[in-house]
Amino acid sequence: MKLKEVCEKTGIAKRNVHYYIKEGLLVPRKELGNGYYEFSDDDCDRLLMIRSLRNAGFSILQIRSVLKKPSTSGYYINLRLKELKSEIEQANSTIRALSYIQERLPLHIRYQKLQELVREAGIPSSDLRDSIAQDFETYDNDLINRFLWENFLPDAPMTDYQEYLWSKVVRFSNGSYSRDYQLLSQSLHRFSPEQIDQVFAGNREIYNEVIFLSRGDYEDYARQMIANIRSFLHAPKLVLGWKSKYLCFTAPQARLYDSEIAKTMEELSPSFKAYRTNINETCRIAYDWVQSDSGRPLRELMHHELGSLFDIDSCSHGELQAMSLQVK
Amino acid sequence: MKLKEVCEKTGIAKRNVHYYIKEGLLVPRKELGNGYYEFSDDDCDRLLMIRSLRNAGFSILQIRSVLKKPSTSGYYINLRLKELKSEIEQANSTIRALSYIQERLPLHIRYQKLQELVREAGIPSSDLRDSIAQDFETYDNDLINRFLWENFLPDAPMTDYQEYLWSKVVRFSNGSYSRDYQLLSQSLHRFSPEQIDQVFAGNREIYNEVIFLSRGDYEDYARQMIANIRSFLHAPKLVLGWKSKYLCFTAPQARLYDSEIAKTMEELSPSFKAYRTNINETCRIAYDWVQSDSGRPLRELMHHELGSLFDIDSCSHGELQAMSLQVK
DNA sequence: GCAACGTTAACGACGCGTCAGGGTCA
DNA sequence: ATGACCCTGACGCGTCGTTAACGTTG
Repeated sequence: MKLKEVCEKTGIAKRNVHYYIKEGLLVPRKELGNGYYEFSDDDCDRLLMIRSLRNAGFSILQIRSVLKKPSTSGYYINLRLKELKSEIEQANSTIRALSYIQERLPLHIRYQKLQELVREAGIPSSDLRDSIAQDFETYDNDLINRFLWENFLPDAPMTDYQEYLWSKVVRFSNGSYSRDYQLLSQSLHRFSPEQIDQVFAGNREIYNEVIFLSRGDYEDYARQMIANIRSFLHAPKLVLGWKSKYLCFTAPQARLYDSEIAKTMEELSPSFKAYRTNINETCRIAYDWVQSDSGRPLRELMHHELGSLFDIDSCSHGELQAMSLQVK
Repeated sequence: MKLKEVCEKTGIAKRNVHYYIKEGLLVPRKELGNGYYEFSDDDCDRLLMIRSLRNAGFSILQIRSVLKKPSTSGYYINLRLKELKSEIEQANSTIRALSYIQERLPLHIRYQKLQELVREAGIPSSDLRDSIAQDFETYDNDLINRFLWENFLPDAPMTDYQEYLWSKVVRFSNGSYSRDYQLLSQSLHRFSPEQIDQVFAGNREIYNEVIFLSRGDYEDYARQMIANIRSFLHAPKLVLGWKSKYLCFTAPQARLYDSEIAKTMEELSPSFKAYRTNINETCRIAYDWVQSDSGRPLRELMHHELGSLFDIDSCSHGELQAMSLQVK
């Protein structure tokens, strides 16, 4: 298909199609002869998808994320729902205020009177961000559960027993661990689309890497981790970033990966069991080395750079790994 | 006051204050010595007013209109209320659609599935203008009444009898004349802020001009009108503009100024009585001349330029005036 | 050669945020 | 002379609408 036909079929303006192509949302085949684009049916579907998401109020940036990693879509949908709700609240109180003015407008409107009415009406100031950050709702936990465990869940439909275990995880997330879930949720909401992307992608990559380690690889992987941590500690910018995210992002995750929830997940998911075994073993090796005599310089560097925020003695397995991942 | 103090007092950012000044919304005194602005308490109030209106979602353009001619504020408030209501509807159906998707999102999200869900969800396309133009509500009539009669209403509080007459006008506008009111409302909604401004300002100016005519001026004024009409008919652009507005804007107004409503208004408002007497007399003179032998060339030119849209034989007084005003 | 299509590039709109450059006050 | 204030001007943001310049197809 040529552009014209696509526009007619989808009802999207030419300009938009060009824009979406330039923004990398759509990559149609290009005929070599004349530089014309050649659109497929899939391209059309994709365009309709893009248009729908735009109509729902997602930005190009967010749409790019969703198209590249559909797994982030849950996050953005959740976010957008919150925004919409707070927009409606805003609109409603603005309507109240404007109606107040309208009902009291005299036939002859003079500036003084109008100013007075506007003042009395109490038009709300439009600060969206705060009102969104404030209210934490339950379905955020679904989102965080997705974020934490998605990569480990079986592709096939779950058995009844697995369903039961999963419901246990969900109960945990609404119950005793809700504080960590809340912290994670707030952190995610502060990230930009690129950061979200990066985090989701990073997770997946790391998990796949770790899952397929075998016992013989542990030593090498641990050594690599140590090297990475050393580089990390010598990069002030990375250290700064780590510090700002540690308490509200890294630490909660580490706690959760060490919690009862993780035990339930091990039962539910063989791949998570593999992941946890491997990362525990590897981190133990790294940990032992850091605590040994030869690890002392690194240990001191750590203490010097990270201060009281991080306590090597009481840290859990995942935190060493998280630190080593900063250098990527 | 200096800028800093103003910002602290009002909570408005420096940049915005500068911007509002550049846009002409605020004109603070400027000290000659150093080019610094010197803000008064009135400036502060004005700034708060501007901020409130911005928070309510009015554009700079609209705010400029409101500040320059507070009488247009009713129009904009009405318009904004409609917009807000339709935005809320939009947001609600978007929420419905996104919730639909959210509830059905599998743990493992694949693009195919997501696309399917998005299609099923039926995200509404965001065409605001249409939905606003569609629904015509009663309080639009208040607005049109304001537009039509505002300049003639007494400044002082109305007597009971005047109130009664006014309620009669309002009843008329909701009853037998609602069609013309509807046409006017739709026309106004299609105008840009500048056009609105111009129309409101034009009305006021003309009215003041006509009200103070005395019998001796009629001849001159009629001659002037004829001359204007001639220029108008020789300016194709103006003729085109007139044609596009005649049926839905000029004609309804003319009908209303010749209707029972006008009779009620004459009783209510001495200034309207003066206006109508003067304009009727003047137009009659002009009309007689056009229908006379010496008016024949103009009559034919009129017929040639305006075609069947305009019938000089059955036209009412105001239409000649309206035509002559086009050249301003 | 003509009209209808295609592509890229550029500017404009909106309401500011942000930064740079240069002047002024205490 | 310092630092805190002031002004103006320019660029950037995001999502296109619009126009222009120039190439291709039928």
